[in-house]
Amino acid sequence: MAVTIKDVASEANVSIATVSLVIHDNSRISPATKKKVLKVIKQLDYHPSKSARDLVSQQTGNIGFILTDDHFLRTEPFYTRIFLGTEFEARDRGFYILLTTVDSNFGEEDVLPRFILDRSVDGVIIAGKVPQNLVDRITSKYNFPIVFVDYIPEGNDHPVVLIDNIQGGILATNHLIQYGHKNIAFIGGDIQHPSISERLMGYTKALENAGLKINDKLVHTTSPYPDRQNGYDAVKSLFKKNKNITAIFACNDAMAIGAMHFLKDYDYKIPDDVSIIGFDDVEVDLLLDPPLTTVRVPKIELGVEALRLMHEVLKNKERKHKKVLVPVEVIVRESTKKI
Amino acid sequence: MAVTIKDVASEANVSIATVSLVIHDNSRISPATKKKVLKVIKQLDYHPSKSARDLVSQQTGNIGFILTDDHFLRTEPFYTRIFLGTEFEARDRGFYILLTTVDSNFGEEDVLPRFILDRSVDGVIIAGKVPQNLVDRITSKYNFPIVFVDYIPEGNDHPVVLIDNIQGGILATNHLIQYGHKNIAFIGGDIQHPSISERLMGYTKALENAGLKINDKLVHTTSPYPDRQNGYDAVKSLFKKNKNITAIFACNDAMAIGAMHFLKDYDYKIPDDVSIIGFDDVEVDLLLDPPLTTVRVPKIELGVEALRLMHEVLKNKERKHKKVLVPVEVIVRESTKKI
DNA sequence: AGAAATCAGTTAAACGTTTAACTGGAAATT
DNA sequence: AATTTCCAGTTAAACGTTTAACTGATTTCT
Repeated sequence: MAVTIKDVASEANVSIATVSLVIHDNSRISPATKKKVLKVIKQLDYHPSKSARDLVSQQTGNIGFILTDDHFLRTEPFYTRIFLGTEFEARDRGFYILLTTVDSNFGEEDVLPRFILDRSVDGVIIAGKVPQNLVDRITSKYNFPIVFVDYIPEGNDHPVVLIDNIQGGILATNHLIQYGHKNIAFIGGDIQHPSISERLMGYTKALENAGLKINDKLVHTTSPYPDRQNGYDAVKSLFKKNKNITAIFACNDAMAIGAMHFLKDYDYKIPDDVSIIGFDDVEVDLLLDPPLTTVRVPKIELGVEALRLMHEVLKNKERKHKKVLVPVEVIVRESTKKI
Repeated sequence: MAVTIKDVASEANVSIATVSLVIHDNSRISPATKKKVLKVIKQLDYHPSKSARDLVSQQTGNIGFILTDDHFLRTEPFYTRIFLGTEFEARDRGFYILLTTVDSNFGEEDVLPRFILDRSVDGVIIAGKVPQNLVDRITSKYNFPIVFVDYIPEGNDHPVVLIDNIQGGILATNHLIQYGHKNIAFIGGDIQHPSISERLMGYTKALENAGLKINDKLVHTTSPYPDRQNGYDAVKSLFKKNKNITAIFACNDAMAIGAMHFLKDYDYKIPDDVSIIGFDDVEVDLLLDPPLTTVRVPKIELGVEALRLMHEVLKNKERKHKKVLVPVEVIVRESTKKI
């Protein structure tokens, strides 16, 4: 059916080994032969069979990409962009990505992703927070290379790609401080999540650096999850206790958007009465009024970096605990204003 | 390294053929032998090598899933849900899905998805509208089975899974008619898109059935793309010419949300002054006020159905042009009201 | 000039399965 | 009793690559 290496070999009057060597650009082949073979390859539109290659090389050329279903289906295309970054880079490097979601409360009775049981991947990339149980089960029974993106599990010794959250928290808070704000609130959800708590750390650090004191009444971190509804509720509860808040740093854009809804409902003007800055830059609500000042996270790049790391691990067989921090930047739009 | 069929065979004192037959539940094997082999398989935690299988069976067990990048990254998780449906069903049936995006203006010079060139898929599922050029190039040079979801390309003779858009258009319009509306506007973008034009057909048909006459001034279909911004603009232009519109049927939720923004900006009350119904049920803007009445599209099911169709085609080798229409239903929330 | 090294390939084994064709013995048929 | 059929497996080829080991011809070295 499909064109095989044999077809190429006989058409070019060489052995199949020669064809293989040409494909791998081996120096043992003379320029003339190489040219001849290449021409036949093109002419017959030959593409090597992946399964045959996989079989002999004892690799699959596949990388598993795991995330929870609610991360994948999130309104804001955050993890989908990370995935896409991974996919892009995978194309360039000749890998295929097998994407699968797991239940966000993956338990003992749940079965591991099939590509792990099957061993039909060479390694797995895990994006975002996943149940510890999942991580433990993968690491205890299998010794695939693993790369984490945007999450570090407990007791981790695998390579990770992370957002520079502390720096982001500092930048966001500094932006508000530079705009003259003093009563700056922080809202966050799922505070155990390293990313969120780091953003809070950045907030604290920036205030300290500026000589402002930290007021617990301005910090709301009890929401279980950082989504719009909780953003709404968090600000509501904060404004009950505090009348003089002039700026809000939301741990992500979703909460910021929720916060904006609250402010509108209660007739606070943005940014005249209250400035607000988010985190992530989900670029989602084009009609959001006013456009949200935020900390941009290079999502595609996170995914790209993850695949690069994986490729490195796969090539070198070294399994050192490398940590890549991708930088962020403040994108000033119209939701923040000088006081 | 990994356990192979040979290990199982020698451990169980049978030939590798016997092990293979046991795995495939062949009747030639006695219950006793079968039991013995199964036990060893379990004990050694043997999983057959996918590449070896693929090589000999001349199949890959992979299905390609193609969509444009802007569809994949759409704010509303529409196509991501379709993908997930496909993934779910693929798990049950032992396939892997290779997801890839293509540029939304895929041209002559762009290169086809690698899994097609490589032939590392058994078939491809194409979701949503894609450039005709892509379809033509795949079909002219390769004869993979193809299944389309939520789109029919020109001159199609492949199986398709579609939303019952006409019926949906009728249901949506009937809902408004039953609520006493007579001046019902329709807004749509990319009207060449079969899904959109079918929804418009449903609109027309429902009005006809109800004995209402169709007013061209109430129909806005010139937007290039059905997104929020165009929804906003479409209603704006419609309201300039028409003061007596009491209800709007938007061709999708994105346009409906844009329309709602316009109505709010211009102080029309929803649903008191204007009722509005969308299409898709993207379940995205939980804070949308009021909650949007819409036509629910079972997105997961679309994906599931696509994989089923693909599996059928792959098994039977028949390539008949089957058409699956998945039904939709009106979800009444608070954006529509009796007049 | 003879030996050694280099060049430009070729040969053949190996990767881990599936499956058509075969086999030797037991059971059924004539 | 001789022949055929059935049973419960086994043997071996095949799938399409990669690559270590080999080869025969030329070039380089001593």
